Amino acid sequence: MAGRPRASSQRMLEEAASELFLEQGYAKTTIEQITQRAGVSRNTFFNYFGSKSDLLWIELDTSLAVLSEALAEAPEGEPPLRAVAGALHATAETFTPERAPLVLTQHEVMGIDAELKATGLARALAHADVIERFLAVRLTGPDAALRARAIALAVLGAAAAAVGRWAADGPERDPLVAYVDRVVGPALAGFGG
Amino acid sequence: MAGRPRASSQRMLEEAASELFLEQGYAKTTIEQITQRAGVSRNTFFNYFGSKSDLLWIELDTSLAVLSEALAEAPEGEPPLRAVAGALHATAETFTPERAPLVLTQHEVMGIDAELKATGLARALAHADVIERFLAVRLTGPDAALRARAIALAVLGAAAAAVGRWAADGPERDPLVAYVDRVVGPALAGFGG
DNA sequence: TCTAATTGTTGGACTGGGTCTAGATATTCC
DNA sequence: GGAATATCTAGACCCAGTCCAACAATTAGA
Repeated sequence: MAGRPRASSQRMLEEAASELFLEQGYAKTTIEQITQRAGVSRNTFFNYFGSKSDLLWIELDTSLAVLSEALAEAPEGEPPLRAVAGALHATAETFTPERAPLVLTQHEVMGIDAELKATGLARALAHADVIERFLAVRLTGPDAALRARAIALAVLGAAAAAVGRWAADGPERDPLVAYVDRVVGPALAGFGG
Repeated sequence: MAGRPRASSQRMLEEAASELFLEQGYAKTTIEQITQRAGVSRNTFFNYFGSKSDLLWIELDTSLAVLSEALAEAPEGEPPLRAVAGALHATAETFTPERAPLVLTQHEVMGIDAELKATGLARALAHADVIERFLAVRLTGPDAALRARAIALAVLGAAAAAVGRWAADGPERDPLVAYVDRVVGPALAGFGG
């Protein structure tokens, strides 16, 4: 393995960005400010992140990995909807207050608007795609494709509501799993077994 | 009412944009090209639209109005979830192939990527907010707030899946209502009556 | 040890979305 | 004929994101 070693770790950029977001909000923070504080050039930022909004949703990438893995490990015999519920449960367990997207725990400080919600939705859609692909394989029947996508988006919407509520409830809340379990079951129930 | 009359109707900008999107795709079309074809200056564009992606989702605004009105007209005695299902049914009825967002009927031509889907979902979130507000008033019980949001997002996810499937199925498909009804019921069923 | 391939970093130029301000133009009301 | 009002335009500006060419630091191999 040859090549120049990475001088500025991704972490330094993340931390510089977190500080600035909390100090002055997301919108007013420029990439140039972030890279200056991290001590690198502006272009280096794009070696580590594809866009500014990536910084808000980093933890969702690991969440997506957990979800994928949990679904992949679902035994063949398990009812598909039960597998989805279990996978979401497992995913929610990884969301501790420290390891949650900054934007969720600090959204009142950072000034989150509609455009920012859209960037979060794009990430959430990736989760839905994973669930949909899982279901597309395991569901049968005429409407399988429509049902797979509908179930995936519906259950993800319910989970998103749980996450949002959890974030809004502040530090004294129950763990996220409690919120998620309360809504994922009902969202799936109507789609039968 | 005084003032200079609007020389370039919103329609002309929409039509110029539609043509260009179909000719060369959404991403490669600049606002400057749109305004040139419409015969106005670039700045005028922002008198009519807040952003380029607004052009893709214009019809969703009327859809939102239909949904709001349908919910507002729901009789007091009607079970809330049934009212939501009915309102979504009524909303879906207004989506004819001619009066559907361009991006849905022509998405294969225009090159729609994940980020663009997210802008659509952001608009859809406004629909979810309407449903949530309706349910927040009519639902009771300890978890009413969480349940209202979960139901709203879940049913909207299901409806979005229906719309997406409808768009993908091309001109020979059934009317949108058939798709929506097939998934909205199951999405709501688990949340009880 | 010298060289080549590899990888990371940088600076600079560039595109395009979006904001802002000042001024020009067209209309209605008085 | 003004005012008052609303639209349109021109220009400058900020910033996210892309691209490219040069440069720096490392390792593998001759």
